[in-house]
Amino acid sequence: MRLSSTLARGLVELPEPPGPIGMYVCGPTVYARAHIGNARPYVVGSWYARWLRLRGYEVTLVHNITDVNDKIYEAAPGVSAERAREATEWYLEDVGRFGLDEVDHFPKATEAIPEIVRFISDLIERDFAYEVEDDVYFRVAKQAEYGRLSGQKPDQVEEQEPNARKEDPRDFALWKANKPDEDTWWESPWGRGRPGWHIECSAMAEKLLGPAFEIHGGGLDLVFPHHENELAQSSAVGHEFARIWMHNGMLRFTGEKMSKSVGNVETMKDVLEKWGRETALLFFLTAHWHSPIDFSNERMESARARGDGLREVFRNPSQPALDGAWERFEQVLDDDFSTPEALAVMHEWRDHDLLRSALDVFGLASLADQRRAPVDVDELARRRQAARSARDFAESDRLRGEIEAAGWEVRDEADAYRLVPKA
RNA sequence: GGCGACGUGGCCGAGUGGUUAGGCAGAGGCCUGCAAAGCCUCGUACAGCGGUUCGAAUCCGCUCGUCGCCUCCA
Repeated sequence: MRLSSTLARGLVELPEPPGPIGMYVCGPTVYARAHIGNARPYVVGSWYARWLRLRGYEVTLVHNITDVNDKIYEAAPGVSAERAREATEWYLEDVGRFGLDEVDHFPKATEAIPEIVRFISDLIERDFAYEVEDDVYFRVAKQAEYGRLSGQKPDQVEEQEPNARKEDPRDFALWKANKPDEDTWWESPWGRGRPGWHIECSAMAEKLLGPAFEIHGGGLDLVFPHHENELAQSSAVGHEFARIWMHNGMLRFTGEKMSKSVGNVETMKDVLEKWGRETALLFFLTAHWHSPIDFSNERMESARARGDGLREVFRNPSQPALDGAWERFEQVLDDDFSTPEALAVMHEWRDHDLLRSALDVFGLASLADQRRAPVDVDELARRRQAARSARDFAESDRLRGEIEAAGWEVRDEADAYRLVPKA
């Protein structure tokens, strides 16, 4: 099994099963309804965890929720905690609709404050952090390896907002003192405040996966500074941290990255309601996890057509697959988890059991389900069949129209008919 | 300016030196009362320019384009 890693800038071999494999996939900051782009790390991470489990690995999948952050204070002044709680519910509800259910822990930053405080204290003791006026900052200059994940050299990193309290403009906040307009805070050795953005991941990953784990996932836009800073913090306390960094490509819409700040957003909820979970999953399946993917009506239609095609296989008789069919499927997924290729392989199969098993890896086993037409539709079809036998084709076609209006399609067979739901 | 990802036919998307990948969409045909499904046929693409080679989408060099990050961002 191998996977391409941002850190290695190429493919990295996974250990032999059973592992264990710790996976930490960065989730969203919760302040509004998440958009469909936010779903990609969740979906890709869930699929990969599922695949690893199927291949005999012991996997622990962690997907964190950032529920304290500047964004939340801005979005819901005075009621940030309520908003965070509400948006967390939304997020869990939305991703739950994919029906993947592989995540073991959804840790929240606000529930890891003791671990975060301890982590920061450790950094201060080791001289990797310093306190200034109730803020605590990470000392980037002390971290010789800073930049090894993103390739950014410390001296090339543009200066952040001028902040006279920092020793070095590149230093980043581990703990921020409470400000008057911020309605949530925790007590700490440095006074009332709340954690900076990056430290929660270092602390929660350690808590749930230990000082070293296999895979850290998230969007490609998190490489710098978020993941670089996580790595800097964790290696400062002697942790190996993540061995493989699995950064998924961005989802683009109207030519650029889908993001709330740009406003080119389709919420996960809307997409799932409009297209359904199967089409949404197939949409992600058609692109390699590492590549950018464009969201468009055309692509969604194409994904839907693909789903129909796969569903059709189960309406026709099962035919035995060629020898080595499953091995080929395993091979393309074992090699950098190439879902587009896996999809291509699956399209060649006519063996129901095999295809259902493969689809199940991606939460798509439901494509194999056969729905039965309701009795009233079946009655229409029966009447149509009678009309056909009497060669009353005008009546026959009229009834077909009625059946279609009810969402079903009639297919004539030798001496029978079959009803198939219209997509 | 620095760092990074991506660039294959209408749309996706395999392919890591030489035989049509595959899918979706589209066109024609067989089948059908008409359809649907199924089957058959049709596409000669690889950002560009050089180079290496008998031969390159595939190796080397240069260039171009799109997107991302360097500020919150999956």
